[in-house]
Amino acid sequence: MGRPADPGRRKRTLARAADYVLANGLAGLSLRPLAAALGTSPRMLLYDFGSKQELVAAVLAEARRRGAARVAEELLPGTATPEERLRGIWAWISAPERAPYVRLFFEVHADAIAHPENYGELGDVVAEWCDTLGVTFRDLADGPADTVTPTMVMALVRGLLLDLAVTGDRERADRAVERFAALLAAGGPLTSPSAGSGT
Amino acid sequence: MGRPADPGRRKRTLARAADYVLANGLAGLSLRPLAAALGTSPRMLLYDFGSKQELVAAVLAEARRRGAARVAEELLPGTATPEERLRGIWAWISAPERAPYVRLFFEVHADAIAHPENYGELGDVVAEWCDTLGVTFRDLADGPADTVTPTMVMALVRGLLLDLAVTGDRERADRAVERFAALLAAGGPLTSPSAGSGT
DNA sequence: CTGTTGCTGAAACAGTCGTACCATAAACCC
DNA sequence: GGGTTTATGGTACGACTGTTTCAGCAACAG
Repeated sequence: MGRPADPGRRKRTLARAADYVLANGLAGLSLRPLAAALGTSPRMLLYDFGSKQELVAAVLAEARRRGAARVAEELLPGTATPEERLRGIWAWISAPERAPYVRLFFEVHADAIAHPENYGELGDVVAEWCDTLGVTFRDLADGPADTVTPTMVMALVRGLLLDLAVTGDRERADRAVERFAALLAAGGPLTSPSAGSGT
Repeated sequence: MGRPADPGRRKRTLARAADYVLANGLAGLSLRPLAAALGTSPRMLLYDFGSKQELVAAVLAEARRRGAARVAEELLPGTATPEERLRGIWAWISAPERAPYVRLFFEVHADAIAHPENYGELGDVVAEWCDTLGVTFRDLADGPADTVTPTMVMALVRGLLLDLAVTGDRERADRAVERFAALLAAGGPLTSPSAGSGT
């Protein structure tokens, strides 16, 4: 046997690469500037990750891992009213600390729309979020298998996140959440929701 | 005087370039493939547009022009109920023919979030849409200067468009619109909306 | 010491990018 | 014909891309 391997190096590089991508975006990502910022070389990046594509995949997985960890903790307790939970979700996801993740989220999804062939998994990710929010908003839903309510809530949150990210107008966004919460409170017990192709 | 100028050429090229970008996306846009697809040369593209950046700006302006024209016609008549108008907007914007514009919309906004320095105007665009929808949903709004209601409606629509574009699950998206319309109908006359720092 | 394995820097490869330069053809006026 | 302006084509430049190749150093075992 020769020199012992160092599996921690790849993990350390991945963490710093994720930081770099979260800060600088995915669009113009290039190996040489990335390596320079990380204090390593393109040679080592390919040595550790095989190719740029695999590196990007690893970075995205890492970013999702970081985000998902907190999501599970912070918004699972479902004791308050739905409006309170909505406010909690919004306050958490719209906080400035989350902005890099939000930016990356939109960047990835926009690219996935333009080139779906490279992203086989993203549809499943949406489904997962539906499940998570479905549990969170169970008392607003039609039943345990209702995906429409979480879809609507998630759509409003994501649409507002896009608005906030583009315009930076936090007050208007906050007030829109507040108005939506008021709507939820008013129409909460679901006054005959199915008006079209029912079920 | 020499040979007469042909101002139509630039316009023709621009129209076809917009088609190309709407079909192929902005991300990997490159002069040589674009010129080849248009039956011209990179030389002429720079001759007509000065630089790639100006070409892209012209293409985006053209795409926005095309979209805005129809928007003004189709959803201005505001005689029906707010829910009917919402359904009309959704049916129009989520139609498959609009998909290329929606894709481009998200691509541009994602890039604008990552590199705001190149897009000084996008915030204004959002403001314009707020005005347009503000008129459309006047009877839902607090007053003529209310931007919160259009912000909320637009956020839901855009969030659902993103969901639809990524997952392709039209039925779930349609039903989410329907549920939101039901919420609007139930809480329509604005039952004391301002619960926080309301004005 | 040699041997073996893991790591890493330097350089080069083939390719694409936006763009600039140079020449020339095309269409007009005189 | 020349003079002048517009419209092209061809080509090359410098910079960048992801990746590969070659070499050599580092750390261990025997």
